[in-house]
Amino acid sequence: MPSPTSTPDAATALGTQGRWREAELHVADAVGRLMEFWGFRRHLGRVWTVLYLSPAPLAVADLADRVQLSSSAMSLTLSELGNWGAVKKTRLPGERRDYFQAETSIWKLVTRVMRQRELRLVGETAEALDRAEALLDEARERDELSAKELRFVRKRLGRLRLLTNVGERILGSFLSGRAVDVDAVRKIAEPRA
Amino acid sequence: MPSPTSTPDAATALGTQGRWREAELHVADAVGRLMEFWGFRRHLGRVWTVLYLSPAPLAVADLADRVQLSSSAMSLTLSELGNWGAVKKTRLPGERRDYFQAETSIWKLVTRVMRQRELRLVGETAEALDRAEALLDEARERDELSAKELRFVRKRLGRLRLLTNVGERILGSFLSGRAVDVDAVRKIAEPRA
DNA sequence: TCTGTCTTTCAGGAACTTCTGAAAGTTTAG
DNA sequence: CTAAACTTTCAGAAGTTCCTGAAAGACAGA
Repeated sequence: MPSPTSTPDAATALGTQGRWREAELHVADAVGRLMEFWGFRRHLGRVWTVLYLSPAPLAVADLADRVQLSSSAMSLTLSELGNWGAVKKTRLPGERRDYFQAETSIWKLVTRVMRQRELRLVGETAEALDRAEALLDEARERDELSAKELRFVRKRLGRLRLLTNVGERILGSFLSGRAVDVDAVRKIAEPRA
Repeated sequence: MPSPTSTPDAATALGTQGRWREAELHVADAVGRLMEFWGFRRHLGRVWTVLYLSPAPLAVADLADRVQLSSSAMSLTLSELGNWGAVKKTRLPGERRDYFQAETSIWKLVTRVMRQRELRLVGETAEALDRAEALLDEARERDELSAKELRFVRKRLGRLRLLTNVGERILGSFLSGRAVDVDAVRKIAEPRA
């Protein structure tokens, strides 16, 4: 590590704009963790947050400086954010470089992800369960399972299948703005013995 | 790779019990992907599923064989599942080894995770936002931001903060079995310009 | 208490994800 | 059409997560 005098400390290294910039980064990190938890790369949340908190659109270099990312990583991150509709590119007239600003309707963002990703995921699980159910019939013919086992497995598979329906219903209600009936969910997810 | 005759193909390698066992694994994989998506290791979902589909409790070695994991990995996976209350250990009398069976109330499992993990996460985000708000006041005194910027940032921070409230409310409603009022959520997540 | 069986812990290593820096590609003003 | 300013792509590097095999630990029966 270089000498202290030539090495600015962490706070300073993150920009000379003082403590607010630092605090902003903390917020960005918090949102980043949230996004990471939701299955996105942390930087997506960080970058979006910095834009969301910025009164004016920001240039790529500016962003890269604030979140400490190389411009190549920025490019990737921004295009991914763009694909989700989370940021918009704004080109100022007579300017060569791109400016970005955040989509501010979080509802739009959330529902888009749900439609495009969660629904598909649940659907795929449902398909796998249906395929298994079909194979179960085959297994029956081959006598791989006893009649008793067969009944048991069929019941359990059925329950899992029901749960995928619940998942689809929750997502559907949410997306269409209808209230989610939690009690119905519970009844299915917590069956009588 | 050994000679073809000595190398059973993939299907056979996964157990000699035929196609049903294979199909079961597909289901386990599907659930595993779901769990992975929800922030758990894939194997947690796979192992739980195999147990859920088994009429009788299974021994560790048995499980390890079915999901193709070393016994050390199995140990880790099972204890993690145990921590979440997703599997129960059953010791048969006069038997030395452990048997496991799945918790079948998925409602219990889901709500436990929400209480223990999601709520905390949202809470931490809220804290970060509160800290930032406090620092914003400092920044004001130091004239790091103009009055206009200050107002803007404060508004945006406020919106994010409101969202954490919404998150907590959704989780709370869900956990207590009350219906989730999606429209209220939308109003906050999709503010008028 | 001793022994064999099963389980857990741990250190090393494999596989995967994600970042960086350099080079190639684009775009616009002149 | 050319050149400068940015942006994107790509291959390699770094970091991280996760798994394995070996060794230590725990337990039940003799």
